[in-house]
Amino acid sequence: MNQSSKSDKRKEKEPAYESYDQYFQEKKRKLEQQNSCTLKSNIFYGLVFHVNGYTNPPLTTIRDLVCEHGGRYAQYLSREVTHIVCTNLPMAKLKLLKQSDVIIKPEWILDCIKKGGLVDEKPYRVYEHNSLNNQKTLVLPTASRTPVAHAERESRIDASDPNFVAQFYQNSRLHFLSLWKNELKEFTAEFLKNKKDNIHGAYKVILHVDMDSFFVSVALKDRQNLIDKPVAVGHSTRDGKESNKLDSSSDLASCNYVARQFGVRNGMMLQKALKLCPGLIVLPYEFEKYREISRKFYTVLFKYADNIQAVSCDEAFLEINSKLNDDSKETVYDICENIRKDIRDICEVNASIGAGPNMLIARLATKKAKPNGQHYVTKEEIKDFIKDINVKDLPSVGYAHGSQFETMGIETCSQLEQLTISELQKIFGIKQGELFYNYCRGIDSRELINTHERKSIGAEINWGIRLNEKSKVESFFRNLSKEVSERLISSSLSGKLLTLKVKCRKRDAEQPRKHMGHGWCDDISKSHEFSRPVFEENVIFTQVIKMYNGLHLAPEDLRGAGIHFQKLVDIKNAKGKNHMRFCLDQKKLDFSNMKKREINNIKKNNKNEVEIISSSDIPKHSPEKNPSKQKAFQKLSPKGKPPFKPLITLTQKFKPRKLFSDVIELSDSDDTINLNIDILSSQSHTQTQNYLIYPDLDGFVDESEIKSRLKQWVDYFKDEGPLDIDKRTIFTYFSELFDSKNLDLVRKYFCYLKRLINEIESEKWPSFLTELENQLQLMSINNYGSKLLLNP
DNA sequence: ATCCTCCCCTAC
DNA sequence: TAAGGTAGGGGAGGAT
Repeated sequence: MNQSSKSDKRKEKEPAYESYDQYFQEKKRKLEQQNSCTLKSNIFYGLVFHVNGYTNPPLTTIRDLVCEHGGRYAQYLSREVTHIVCTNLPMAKLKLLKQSDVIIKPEWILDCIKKGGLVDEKPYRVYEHNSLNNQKTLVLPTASRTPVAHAERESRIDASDPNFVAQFYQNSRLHFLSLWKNELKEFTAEFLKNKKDNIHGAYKVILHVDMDSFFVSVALKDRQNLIDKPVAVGHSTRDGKESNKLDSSSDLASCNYVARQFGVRNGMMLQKALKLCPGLIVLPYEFEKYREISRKFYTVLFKYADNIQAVSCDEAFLEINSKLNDDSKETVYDICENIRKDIRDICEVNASIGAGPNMLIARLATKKAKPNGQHYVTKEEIKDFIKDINVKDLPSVGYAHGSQFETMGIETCSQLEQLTISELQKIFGIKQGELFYNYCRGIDSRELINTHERKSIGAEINWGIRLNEKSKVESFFRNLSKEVSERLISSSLSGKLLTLKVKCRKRDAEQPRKHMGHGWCDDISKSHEFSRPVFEENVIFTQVIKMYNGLHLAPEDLRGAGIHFQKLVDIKNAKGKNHMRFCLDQKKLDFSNMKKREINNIKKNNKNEVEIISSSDIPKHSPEKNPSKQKAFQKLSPKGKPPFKPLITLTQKFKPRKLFSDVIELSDSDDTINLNIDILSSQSHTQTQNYLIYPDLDGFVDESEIKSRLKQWVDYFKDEGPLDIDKRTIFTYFSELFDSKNLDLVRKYFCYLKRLINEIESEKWPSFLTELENQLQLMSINNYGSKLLLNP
């Protein structure tokens, strides 16, 4: 797939497109054909209605009315439905609706027709959305009939909503592309590991296999009637029948070769594509299918590959040396034919193959092979082949380097060849310069990379961010921190180096061309190295907020953010300089294959539970109370000091702690806990739940807030003493403070806690205080070689 | 010299 | 409406 912002820049002539009148006539004709109804007006254009239950007038009348006035009727409650018509909707069904669904009474349709245009929906609504808690509340019959401005009508979730992150990723093609790439790298690594093997052969030919306009091809599998029409895939569709959204800023992920003849390109905005090609049909994404076919594609490739490098869901490099008796065109084309036939049979999608003595040539040959073809460039042909290649088609020449070449007046590889290596290095840097020097001569020494070791992991969202208050920005960062934490856990990783990326609206940036896009921004990034590998949501969030606040940006200027980790460590081996051990003998939580929607469903059903087993070797008492264990530790510890007892366990992090009663219930089962999916979903950490009685301190910076939470906690448990789980939370909190060298606060909060505990005069609390003090002193000795002055 | 931080660039 | 992600390579310039 080609994300060509390049092509956006090119000037293309604009064919005259249909006027609205022409379009209206055409649509009228089509509609009359389809529904055998006369089009009387177009007031419901773009709206899709679904009728639920008994209505007055009945369903058939509503259907006809809607169609006669330019709308569409959907028999099922599908994705494209914009309006649900009913007089009464049962709660069960209500829960299945998406936030944006409008539920109205049939009278609205009648009144619209009577008035000859859309009238305000609000008085006709059956339910009112409440974006805060995602619940719908019944509109009382006495609801006021004050008209509301059209724009105000839709209250959407914003980026501070706990569902925003999941919803965004669910719809992001780029996210899926990245996700699958990773999966497929793992998939190929696995395949090669199990392969007993004869990679070697006398002849070396590399194949570059690429499925033709993948997303569209998948869409057309079941729509053969559209195969010779211009077709693209993107959001903003009406099931392919009416893609006439002339002002849509949605991106087309993929377009077929018919559409390309009109000048339509991958990555182009729909509005521009429609100008070039008014008849363009836009079909919706089908992410599940892509993933499935991608898997099949790779299984076919495995059949032929001696070696394989995954490039993306529709593209890979192959080495087929052992299948070659010579490197003649006949031999290579034979194999290519077979591979392409297999792909066609199994995936029902056409593939093209480029072949050559190295990766560069194979890749460039694919361009010649497409669509649905193959092209092999032999060693002998390289020189001739490369000379007319456009430099912009070379790998690692994108927008920036391309423009650079353009200003230099360089178009083809033979022109590029005139430059010396040092000239190139002066312009592009040492490595890039050398690379281009070689590429324009057809030289490429890269070998297939098929090992898969991650060097970084992260999450980033640069769309839909319009937040006008500090608290909303913080919620967004909490949700993003949670996402990153989940990703770390699901790949069993923790990381030491955190990087925060922020997009900030430029001072005089215009309204972005893309709806809810980031527009023209300054990119800022800050990194922080933790003293130990980290994976916990709260720790990430706290640090992120600290760094973000240091930037002093106005909330309304935030346009996007990313949180990334480098210096990754297996979560089981996560070991800090304090010898804090994270005994996480956990089952791998793998959500990478589970779509967010599935998670939400599980959450709703409340039936499925994922089990996490925390290690049984976590010492439950401080080392002093357990001499035998202490000895064992002394043997292992280089300095002869006992390591700290583990402060962080999954038990602590993931216990459902929504309500106080939950805490009591669960505090007994310490070794094996049931992790309700709910905990991983967004609701669990709402900051405003003041009914929580547990010391949730992470993420709060305000001193009085921390103190009041501590007081609340101590007060609540003053008779029965602190729960183990809460003790650990406090230990963690203090060690985080300590790690961030906030010794003043450590001292302050410790003293405050001490005072609280002295005040309540309970027998159960002082031992906790001693434990905490011991912890802190041990950490201090380990870090600074001396004790901490805790008592003023 | 070599490392680190903050960028930018590229690919799909 | 719309969903502009993400991992990795690399460079400039300052700190060590």
